[in-house]
Amino acid sequence: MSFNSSRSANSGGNLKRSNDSNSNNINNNKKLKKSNQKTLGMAWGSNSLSSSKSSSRKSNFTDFGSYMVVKNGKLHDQFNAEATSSSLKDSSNSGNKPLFHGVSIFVDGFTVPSSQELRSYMLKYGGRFENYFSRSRVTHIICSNLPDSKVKNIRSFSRGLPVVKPTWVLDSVAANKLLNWVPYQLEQLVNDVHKQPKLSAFFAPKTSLGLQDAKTAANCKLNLEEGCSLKDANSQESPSCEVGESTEYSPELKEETCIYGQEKVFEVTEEEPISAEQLLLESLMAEPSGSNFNGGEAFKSSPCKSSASANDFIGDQSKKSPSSPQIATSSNQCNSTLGDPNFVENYFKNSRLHFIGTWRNRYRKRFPSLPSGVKDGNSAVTNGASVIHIDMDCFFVSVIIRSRPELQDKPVAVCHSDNPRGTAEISSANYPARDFGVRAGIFVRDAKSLCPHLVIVPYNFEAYELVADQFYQILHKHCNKVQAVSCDEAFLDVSDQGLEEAEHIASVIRQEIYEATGCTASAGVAGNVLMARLATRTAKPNGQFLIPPEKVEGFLDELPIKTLPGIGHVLDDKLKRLRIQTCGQLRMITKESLQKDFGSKTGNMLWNYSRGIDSRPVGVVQETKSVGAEVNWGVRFNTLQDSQNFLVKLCHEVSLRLQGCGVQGRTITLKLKKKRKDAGEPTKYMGYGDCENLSHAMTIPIATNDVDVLQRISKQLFGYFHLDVKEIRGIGLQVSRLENADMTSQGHERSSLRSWLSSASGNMEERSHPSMEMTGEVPSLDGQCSAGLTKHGNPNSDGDSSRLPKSSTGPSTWGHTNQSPAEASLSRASTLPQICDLDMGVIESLPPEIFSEINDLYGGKLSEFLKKNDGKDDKISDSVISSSRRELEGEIIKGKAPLPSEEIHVEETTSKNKGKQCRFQDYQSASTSAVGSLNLHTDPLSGDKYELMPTSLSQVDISILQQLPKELKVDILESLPAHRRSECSDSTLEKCPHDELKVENFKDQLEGAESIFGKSLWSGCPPEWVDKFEVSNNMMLKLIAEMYYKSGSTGFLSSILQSLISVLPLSLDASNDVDDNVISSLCDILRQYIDLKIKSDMEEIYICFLLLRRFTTKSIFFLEAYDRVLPYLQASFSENYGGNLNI
DNA sequence: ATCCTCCCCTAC
DNA sequence: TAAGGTAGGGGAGGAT
Ligand SMILES: Nc1ccn([C@H]2C[C@H](O)[C@@H](COP(=O)(O)OP(=O)(O)OP(=O)(O)O)O2)c(=O)n1
Ligand SMILES: [Mg+2]
Ligand SMILES: [Mg+2]
Repeated sequence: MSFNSSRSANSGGNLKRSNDSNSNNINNNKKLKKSNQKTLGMAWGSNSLSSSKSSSRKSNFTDFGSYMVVKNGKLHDQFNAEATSSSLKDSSNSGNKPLFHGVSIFVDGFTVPSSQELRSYMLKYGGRFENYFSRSRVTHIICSNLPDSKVKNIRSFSRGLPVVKPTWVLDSVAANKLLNWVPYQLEQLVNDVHKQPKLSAFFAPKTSLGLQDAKTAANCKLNLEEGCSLKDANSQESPSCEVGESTEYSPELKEETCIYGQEKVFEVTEEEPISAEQLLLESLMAEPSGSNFNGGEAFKSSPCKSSASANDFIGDQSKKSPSSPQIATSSNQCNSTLGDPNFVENYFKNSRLHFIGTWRNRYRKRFPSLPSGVKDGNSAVTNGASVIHIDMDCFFVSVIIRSRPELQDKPVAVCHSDNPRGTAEISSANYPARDFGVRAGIFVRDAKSLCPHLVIVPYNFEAYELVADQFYQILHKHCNKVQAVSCDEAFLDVSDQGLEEAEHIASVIRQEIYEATGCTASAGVAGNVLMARLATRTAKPNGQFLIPPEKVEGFLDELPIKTLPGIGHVLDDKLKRLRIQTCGQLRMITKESLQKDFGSKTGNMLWNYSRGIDSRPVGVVQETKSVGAEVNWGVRFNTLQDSQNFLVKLCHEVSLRLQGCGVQGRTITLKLKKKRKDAGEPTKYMGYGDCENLSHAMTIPIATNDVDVLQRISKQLFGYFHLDVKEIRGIGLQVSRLENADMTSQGHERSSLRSWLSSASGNMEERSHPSMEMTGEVPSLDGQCSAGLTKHGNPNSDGDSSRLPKSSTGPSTWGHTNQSPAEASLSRASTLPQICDLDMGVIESLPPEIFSEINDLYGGKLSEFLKKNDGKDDKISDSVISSSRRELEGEIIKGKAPLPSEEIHVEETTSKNKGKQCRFQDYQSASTSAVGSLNLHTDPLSGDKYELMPTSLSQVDISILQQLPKELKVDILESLPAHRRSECSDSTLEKCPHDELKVENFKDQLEGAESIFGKSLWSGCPPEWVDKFEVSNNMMLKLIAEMYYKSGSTGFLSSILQSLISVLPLSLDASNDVDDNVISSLCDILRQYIDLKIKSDMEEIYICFLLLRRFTTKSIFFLEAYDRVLPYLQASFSENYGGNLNI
């Protein structure tokens, strides 16, 4: 089984698909009016992946989205069955694998042939067809020529995935073999890729290696032996290599000719029919190895075309660097965040630490975790385990100078600068240079002074990437338990082999690495990870070393403790102060003493390591725990706006990385480097110098990867540091408490269909005592009105539940939902979706038994409906949008939602027929039923007139409209009759003074009766309640009103409560006279605030309630109000997000 | 005890 | 000029 198919397996039971033409018009909002519901769905779906428009990313959190999730999830098994049977039957190509095995296409926009046809081809020949783009599932994006306006969108979400023309599929079918897709790439995008550096260049999945490489590599057969000089190797270079290794350092050649030249020179294939590149390619693309790479020709004219991925890194760099000097000059801060609008991109592009720091994520994608399915790490501890540690020698230098044999014996270092007075850092030094004391991390000026003849060579990140790939290709070939440490270093568990055999393996591997890459590696062999690593140190350079168990003690006796992994300069210094320099001396200290001095774990580690004991198993690939991005170089701000702009860029970067990892997180941490008072200009150019490191974290109730949420939170966090932006020398943003995005982002909606279809067992997760640090006041930096909130609901069934909180149950399946009718009657959120809301394409493609099940739920109306609409697909798009407008119009104008009797009827039918309802989740109070019944779901289902509603809009209430991209909103509203437009635009587009979207508060229709003040206590500026509180007789209310102004009149309740913190202790006495009316008043504003914010700013509510909870311990007044309103919040949360909210 | 945040330390 | 990132482990100290 190829890597690719393993990867497919990873995505488990949630492969997305459905049946037909719904893949039109990705993200093309302008087409909304003409598009059918599925098209709209695509627009929304793709919005979430688009990084180009910040305003367009809310919209995927709707009923519609969850509907799609369910749709896909439920259909997945059926698709598998269908695809398997038909592909087995029809696959006639020679191999045993179906033609499109491992290929998973996503069709974007209009294509010839239609996406429907493409789908059937894929299905027929063993491929997959994804209706919704997912980076983890889609291998190829199919797309015809696009208008320029769309190219940008495509690029932003394809991010390195091949974007190819539909003819690739056709031709492959015609040829009865999977053709190389490269010649079918979309030209617009290929060119575009090189013009537009990517922010996350390092994260781009490396789905494409230059085919040219593979091809020419195969032609360039050389045999390099360890003694054979590189010069010889070069001289043997096959003429068929268009560009040789020697061009590597010639900038004018390197730029446009062949940046992969070096890879070919060292390719040794011997009798191996497949080169490393080919293997890699196959692993990535599931190209049959028999495929003849007929795309090679396409490259000759345009060698750089293939680099639609990690290759961009260098491609961009080589193109950009010549032009960089012109930018410089004027200010001495021209290289800071002040001088360059694209600072972040450019910085990361050139940062070695960014490269090695992000390498792991790229590796994960290229070598999906196939091994270590068996994680028996215990063998490593007890009986004769064998561990190999292998590490490339002076990696960065080695890769560069392999093509420059004249430098082999000279001292060489990799560095951005050759300036003998410069503060650029040495990245890697070769062994001759190390003899002079040159080390990684020292300034180039120091290196030069240590070694005046030091040769400085530049980075070639792309080459590092390729060599690392070759390196790991070889490792995986020899061992299935490979633990990647870094791009040049790994552990192999060969415990089944014995140490001597391990030595042999190590030497074979090293030889192969040298032959394949022209770079040497060293290896250590021992009984555990620790000793193997230490052995490598001894082995270097270009050697290997065995430490058998009986030699461990002797080896460690004199070993400086600094050598032990985990002991850096700080621990080393501390131990030195205890007169401990060697492992032998360390062994004299008792474990208890070490633990007392250094902590329990660290002490234990020291004690064990000094004895050569290490029980860590090899090859455990643990899930990502955090994702972040930071910049601590060139960070200089003059104004608050400078800093906020930069923060926004970081948020984008982090959001992209989260998406790249397929995760979302709940804890957002902002880190700042603040220049110390007494610190002068840093020694290092544009460095941070002597800084205080500060951080603030906030945990939100719902995991997110949404850039707008990140922005809002990070801006809040930013305000917690009360500092002058001029003092900032570094910023970092990190997201932790990660959850799998497949669950969180897709199970976010409160779709009735979702909860109805799935067993709703998922979202019962306990959210354990989230907390946040509240220091200072919430600043009013946050002037934006982003409605962004990643909603959260039931984790839908998904093969990978590894991130599921323990308390949530497994995936649900059809026929296993259970809910009592009583529960169901409480919940409008569990209503059956109306027939018009269903995607008929999907319904039609359902397996018969499932179809009939649904049909039963609808009392047989589904089949009737299908009959009626048979062959009317063409008309759908127009009617859909108009009816959706009508519906929106209705909701907006009426502002209330009388429950259509038909819907109730359906619900009753449902209960009777099947007893199958969504599980009603955690409604905890009587108010729930009122809240629950407020789901604005109006369209009457009158007689046989089934309107074809766009799924996304029919179930949408007004807040969803708010979440639409503004263009879309305008689009919809414009299409309304003029008089209505003005009416509803009031509640949807107009902003209130606080720059928050004003929400029409429909719920008050039912809640208002108990309100003293009536509705919209929060309307106006100041909000109405402020005045009322001010003139009230109650001290507490007056105080709160006062806090409104003290907090800056921002209108954020959290700000008000924060201000209240500082004075509350003083007011405790005043709150002794607990007046029920007073509490009611507070409850009113709280409830209305919940209504106002629940959809747009759950975090804000969450923060407020955290604060309120604090007050409850100090004030009966707040305790009472909190207890009264909390159930309301929980019900409201439940309704909106389908889960529990624990404060 | 166990969790949290806010650090620091380490490795590449 | 120069590109001091990234992620995990862990400890101190506080809240529950
Ligand atoms: N402070 C550092 C450490 C490492 N690296 C980069 C350059 C190295 O080449 C690569 C691999 O790190 P190693 O620790 O393996 O160092 P080398 O491979 O350069 O040398 P060695 O032969 O000791 O492994 O990571 C870097 O840029 N800066
Ligand atoms: Mg190395
Ligand atoms: Mg290394």
